[in-house]
Parts: sequence; structure tokens; C-alpha cells
Amino acid sequence: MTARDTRQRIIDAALALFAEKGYAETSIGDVAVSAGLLKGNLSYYFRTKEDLLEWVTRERERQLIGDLGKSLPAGASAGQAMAHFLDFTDASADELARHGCPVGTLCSELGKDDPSLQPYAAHILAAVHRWIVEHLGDSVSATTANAVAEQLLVMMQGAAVLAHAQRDPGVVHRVVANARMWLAATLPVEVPAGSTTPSQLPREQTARRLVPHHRTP
Amino acid sequence: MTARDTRQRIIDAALALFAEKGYAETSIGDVAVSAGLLKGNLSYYFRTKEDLLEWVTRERERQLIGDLGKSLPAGASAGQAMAHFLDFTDASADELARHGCPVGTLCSELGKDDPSLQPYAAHILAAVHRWIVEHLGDSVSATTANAVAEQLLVMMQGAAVLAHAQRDPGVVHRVVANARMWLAATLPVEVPAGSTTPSQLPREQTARRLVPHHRTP
DNA sequence: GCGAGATTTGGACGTACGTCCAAATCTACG
DNA sequence: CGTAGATTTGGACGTACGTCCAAATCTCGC
Repeated sequence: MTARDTRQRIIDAALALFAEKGYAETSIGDVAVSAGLLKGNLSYYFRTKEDLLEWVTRERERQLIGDLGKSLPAGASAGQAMAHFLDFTDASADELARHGCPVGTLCSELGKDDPSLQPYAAHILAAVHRWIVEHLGDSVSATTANAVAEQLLVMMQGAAVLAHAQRDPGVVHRVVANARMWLAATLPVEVPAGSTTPSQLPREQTARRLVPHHRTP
Repeated sequence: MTARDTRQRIIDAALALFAEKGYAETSIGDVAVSAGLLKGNLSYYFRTKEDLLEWVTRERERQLIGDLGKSLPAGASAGQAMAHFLDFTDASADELARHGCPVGTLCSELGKDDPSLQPYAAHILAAVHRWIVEHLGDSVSATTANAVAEQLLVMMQGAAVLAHAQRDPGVVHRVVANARMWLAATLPVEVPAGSTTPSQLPREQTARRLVPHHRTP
């Protein structure tokens, strides 16, 4: 196994652990064990924990933007791209409920104490924002595109926080469904229904423009 | 100074520190110094750190629900109550940008590693949900009320995450303004404009049903 | 003013962590 | 095969933390 492989294995292990337990609660030793080496060996590949964090966030952004592009046809319309983004989030509902959004929770955690670490995570959010704006193309004005991207990010991040707090992926499904309707009403383009359409959710005649929500008291 | 005062001073100090630096990053010693006593003395009032957390979250819920009720007329309509909730969030924009939502970040952090601590924070979110549902009264069906409460919480939590990540209170202002319009279009009742109305924000003819967003690249 | 209970002091103790390092081991090439 | 460089081992070191505790000090009612 080459050193390059080992490096990547460390990054992958840290990626998973940071998402699962957070940055502070993940020790260098945890990462080492998960990657199949001893703690002392990590310093050979990453001098400090912050050094590792930097590579992990870079990798997260690379994977996230890469996954967003995957299975999205090259010449996809703005509406198709937005539907794709919502499908992607919807498919992540279970993981979001289990661990929260890997990016959002990292932003919150790193922003708390040491502000020098926070840009690492915030950079990923900005990249997703950019992805949305770019894929809206010129179907709307730049100002509107930024507003739509911000609103979408807000809804997805909020859904992740609530789904995680209540351990209920249903929150994500409902918010995605609402976002779909909101987008269809807001954008001057077609927004195809996703693979998980709101019609699969309980529909009640009392809810207007809202995916109903069954509380478990 | 009575022991009761000291206890309260500890809780207040911990409340502020947990919001500012997070639970894990706040040491017992930090709380002690901030409350004006020595570390060893804290164990006299709170056996363990988790014990302190329990009281802090209780206090946070008490204050939050109390503040929400404050300056809201007794017989307020559903629309007035919702506008009040949005005004309250809007007024917290600066603090949300600085430290994130004290409740949401606590939920995210506690939910990560030790699941036994997470209910403390999640309970507060549930209380706010309940507040919204109760103040919607019977202006809408129970199902719709729950959906509206969930959607509002999602938007506010998402706004807090993004505002915190970008250190920009403007996110909160824009999301609140959008929520105001969304509520007005969704609820069958009047939703009075808040003290901080969207009209004070830059308005562009290109944005339909969206508060425009100026990116700082 | 005296004594019992409440409160405070200052530090001990064990644990966990990030970083560092010298020796041991492995790998690849001459 | 032998050696130089790459990689791994196992642990040392300093620090910070949560918890615990015995002694000292304070606060009241009597």
C-alpha cells in the first residue's frame, strides 16, 4: 500500500468520524484506529489535528460537489438541476436525521470557539451556494439566483437541525416537498417532481400549500 | 448573598458560556470564574457537568418561552402571535450571527456523541413548536398548525446556521421577511408587518416573492 | 460568644488528549 | 546482498479537564 493510499484512508476515516461525532469529540487516536494504524503514526502524515481538518474539509467539498454533479445530465435545465439538488437532499434524509448535516454541524461547532477553524467549513457551504447559482444559469437574475440559493440552503440546513434533534428523517422529506412546491411557484421554469414526490406523503384537505406534519407527542 | 443567588448566578454564567463556546468547549473552571467562584466550589452546587447542563437547558426554555410571551397582548390573534415570533427572531439576528442559535447549536452538539444528553436540548425546540401551535389556536387545523410550526422552526434554525457560518445577520433578516410573506400567503388570517418590515430591505423588481440577497463575493 | 451547619478554599487524583521522538522495521534500488 | 530513505512502533511529555475531599471559614440561632 502506498503512502498516498494511507493518506487517503486517514482522510476518509476522519471524514466519517467528524460527521458522526464532531471535530472536538473525535480524537487523533480514534482516527488512527479507524484507519488501521497507531496514534503516533498519524503525525507522520498530518502534523496537527488542524492540518487534518483542512484536508478533510477539502475532501468533503470535493465529494459533495462531485456527488451533486453525478447523474445530472450535462445540459440539464435550471429546473432539472434544482430538482436534482432536492432529490439529493431527500435521499440523505436518514443520514441527516442520524448525524445532522456534516457541513452544517461542522460550521456550528468550529464557529463556536476558535474562529480560525471556521472558514474551513463555511467554505463548503459557499461552494454549494455557488453550485445552485451556477445551475440556475440565466433562467433568473443574479440577484434572484442568490436569493433562491440562500433560501434553499436555509431550508436544508434547518431541516437537518430539526431532523437531527428529533431523530426523524420525515422532517427532511416534508421540507424538501415544500421546497419543491415553493420553487415551482417561484421560478419561471419547470421543476420536475422528484423521485420522492409529495404525493407519497399523507395529504389532507386542510393543508394549503403545506406538506402536513403528524406530530408524535 | 444566599445560596439560591449563587446557584442562579452559576446557571446564568453557564447559560451564556454554553451559548458562546458550546458545551464541550466550556470547562467547569470557565463557569466558576465567570460566576466569581473557584472551580472546586461548583461541585457543591452541581455534582456533575451534566447536572449543570440539565438546569441550564431548563432555564433556557423558561427564559425563551417567557420572552416569547412578553409584550404579546393577552388576547392576541394567531397572526399577531406569529408576527411577534418573527419579530423576536429578527431582533436576535446579531446574536444569531455571532454565536448561532443557542438551542440549535446545543442540539447539534449534544446529539453528536452522547445521545443521553441530547433530549435536554431537543426539549426546548419542542417547547417552541408547542408555543407556535398553541398560538395558532383554532385558526387552522391541528395538522396545519404542526406543519406551520415545523416549517417556521426549520427556517429559523436554517437561518441561524447560515448567518453564523457567514457571520452575517442579514441572512436572518431576509429569511424572516420571506417567512412573513409565506405566512401571509399560507394562513387564513392577517399577519401584521413586523417592526422590521421587508420594505426596509433593498427591493428589486426581479425578485418575485423573495427578499433579494446581495452576495459579497 | 458559642456551636452546628452551611459554604468556601486549595489542591489531589485519575484520565484523556495532542504532539513529539528515537529506535525499529520495512521497501526499493544499486 | 546491502544500504539509504520511507514508514511504523511504542511510548514519553506536558497540559487540561471533571470529580472528589478534608480542612478552613463563614453564618446564623441560641
